[in-house]
Amino acid sequence: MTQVKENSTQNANKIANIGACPVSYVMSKIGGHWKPIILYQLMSGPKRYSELKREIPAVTEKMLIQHLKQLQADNLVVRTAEQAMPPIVSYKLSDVGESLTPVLTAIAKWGFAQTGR
Amino acid sequence: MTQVKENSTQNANKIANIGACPVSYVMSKIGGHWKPIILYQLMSGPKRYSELKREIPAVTEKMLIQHLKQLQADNLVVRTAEQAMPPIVSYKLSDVGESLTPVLTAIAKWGFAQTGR
DNA sequence: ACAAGTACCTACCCCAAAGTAAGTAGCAAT
DNA sequence: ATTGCTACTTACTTTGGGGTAGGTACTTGT
Repeated sequence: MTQVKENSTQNANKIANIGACPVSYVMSKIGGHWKPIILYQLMSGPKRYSELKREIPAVTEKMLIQHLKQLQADNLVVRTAEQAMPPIVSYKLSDVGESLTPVLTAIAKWGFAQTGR
Repeated sequence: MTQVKENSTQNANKIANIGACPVSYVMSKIGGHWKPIILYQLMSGPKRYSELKREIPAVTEKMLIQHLKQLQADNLVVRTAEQAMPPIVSYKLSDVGESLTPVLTAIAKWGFAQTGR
């Protein structure tokens, strides 16, 4: 899963800021390239893994799963697997994830305003 | 200023998403480590370079200036220099930068809620 | 028998972002 | 004279996020 090293100056700086700045904390949870995009997609309801892939064509499978796992670990999304064949795995926002909605819509709204729709 | 290369697969992917996803666009403007922190600091009013340094101890001078320049280039902050000795350079949010306030406060609010104040 | 679809996992590599550390110019105070 | 303050600049190194490309297990359709 491409482990994150704990001991490094770069991480130390991040962690220091996460404590001090609320914005840093949020960025550590939903920052990066793909996380906000995935969350934005999940805002419109639960989605299967393959659906997410289809709706975010540019993402590689590695990135998708990697970030879905991180989002799970951070309790922002919930994974539900039905053991069937073919397997049906769906992801949806957790309650905490749902609470991000105003944040993401505020971001999206500003984005639309700047790009002219 | 550590130039950004235009031609690369990574950038191509980013640019593709910026067009498609409003959230990606916003992340390209205010994403990364330091930009949101800097903007959050400037929300409380204009600040001198040295004040920003003091209020964000973990940032290196290189990072501070680099991001301040990018924020200027993106019309999010305005730089004002009084030629005096010692020089007085202050940075403040532009009108567009001010329009980010609801976004940043939404982020900060969520951050506070998650970390328990 | 084999291709196709599901939901992953893994090893390897690249490069841009971030860190480190030093230097610059101009002036003012000790 | 040298230290210190301001607001930067520059060269070099590191790191980790992301890309590429393969493999897995299990089943259904042809």
